[in-house]
Amino acid sequence: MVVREDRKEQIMDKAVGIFAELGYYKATTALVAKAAGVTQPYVFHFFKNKEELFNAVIDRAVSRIYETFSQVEAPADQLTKTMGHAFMQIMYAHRDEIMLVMQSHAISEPVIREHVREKHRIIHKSIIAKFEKAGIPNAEEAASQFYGMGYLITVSEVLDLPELLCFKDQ
Amino acid sequence: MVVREDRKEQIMDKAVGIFAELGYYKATTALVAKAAGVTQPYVFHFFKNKEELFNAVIDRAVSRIYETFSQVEAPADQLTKTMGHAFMQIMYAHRDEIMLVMQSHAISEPVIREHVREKHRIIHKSIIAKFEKAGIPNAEEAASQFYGMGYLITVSEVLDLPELLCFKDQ
DNA sequence: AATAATTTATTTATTAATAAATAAATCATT
DNA sequence: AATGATTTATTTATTAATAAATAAATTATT
Repeated sequence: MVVREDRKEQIMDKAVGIFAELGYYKATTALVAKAAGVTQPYVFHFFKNKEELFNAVIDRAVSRIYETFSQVEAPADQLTKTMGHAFMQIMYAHRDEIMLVMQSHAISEPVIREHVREKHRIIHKSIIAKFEKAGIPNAEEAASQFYGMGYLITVSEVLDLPELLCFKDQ
Repeated sequence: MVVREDRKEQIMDKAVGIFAELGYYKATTALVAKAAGVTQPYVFHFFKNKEELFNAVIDRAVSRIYETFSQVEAPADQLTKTMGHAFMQIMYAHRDEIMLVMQSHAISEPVIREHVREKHRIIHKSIIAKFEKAGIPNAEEAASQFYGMGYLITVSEVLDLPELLCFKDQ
């Protein structure tokens, strides 16, 4: 028998993939449970409800994104590019988490929306701070542009439309 | 009963708002029907299923976006800005349609995803063409950036996070 | 013009499926 | 035996979709 906390992690691990692939509404707790190797009602032993499971998964993903961005260090003229690399790095290592976070705004459940809102606010704020601290001319504008590109990358992935992405560099 | 009125249009008119507000899955056909002043099963008289209703609504929205962009005319150094204005113009006049199209990628239904994919491809292609024709230096890159900003505006609206948007101009 | 025939518009009633959530029971471990 | 881990069985709720029925309008016929 596995320890309680391990099971919880296990469920969340599988939930990321299911939520990312099917979206919040099409991802059933039964599917998550099956993937995690437990029964559907057992999921509710760890999470009050489906919303709470989703929010927990979002928390982990956002933490990773936040941490990764925090660790980036580069001179002003290289920062945007380096941040971009950091983003792509998470994209490769934890694609599902990125997909999840970047599409989470489309979930109309009030509890989730409020949660997601706060997370986006925090990430965006931290990017601006980073850009400002590095002395980038129009830090806020650069941050917005960076964020916008993140969304474009996500949509390009989701819809399998690589043409959406056309960079000079890389 | 009301004679010869275009019930189909009426249903679509109301569906836009409901889909935009609640998202595809939380928007029930019963809600759409109620808003349109008809019974729920009657919706299926005009649309084979919920997916087809959604795709029909998307078609209308995309057509409007496409048309609006087509009509934009401006010198190269003003084009991006003018296109941005055109986007905001639709945003004010048909907010729901923009919200719908820009969040439609988050719907995992294969039939819808394929439909949405095609529409995004067309819009994106038309923007590149426009930028290229105007002689903008890096047309593709500018188009991508323009598109990314569109997503950012949408997320900013949906999550009620105006801080996400920080432009120099306007 | 009046009436019968037919079509179009729309509703009521119902079904079948799905999914989240709860409660009770069982199994395992110390 | 007691406690924790996990399952089985069940409920409640929701929703898309179908089928059958009715009302209203239009067209054809006398």
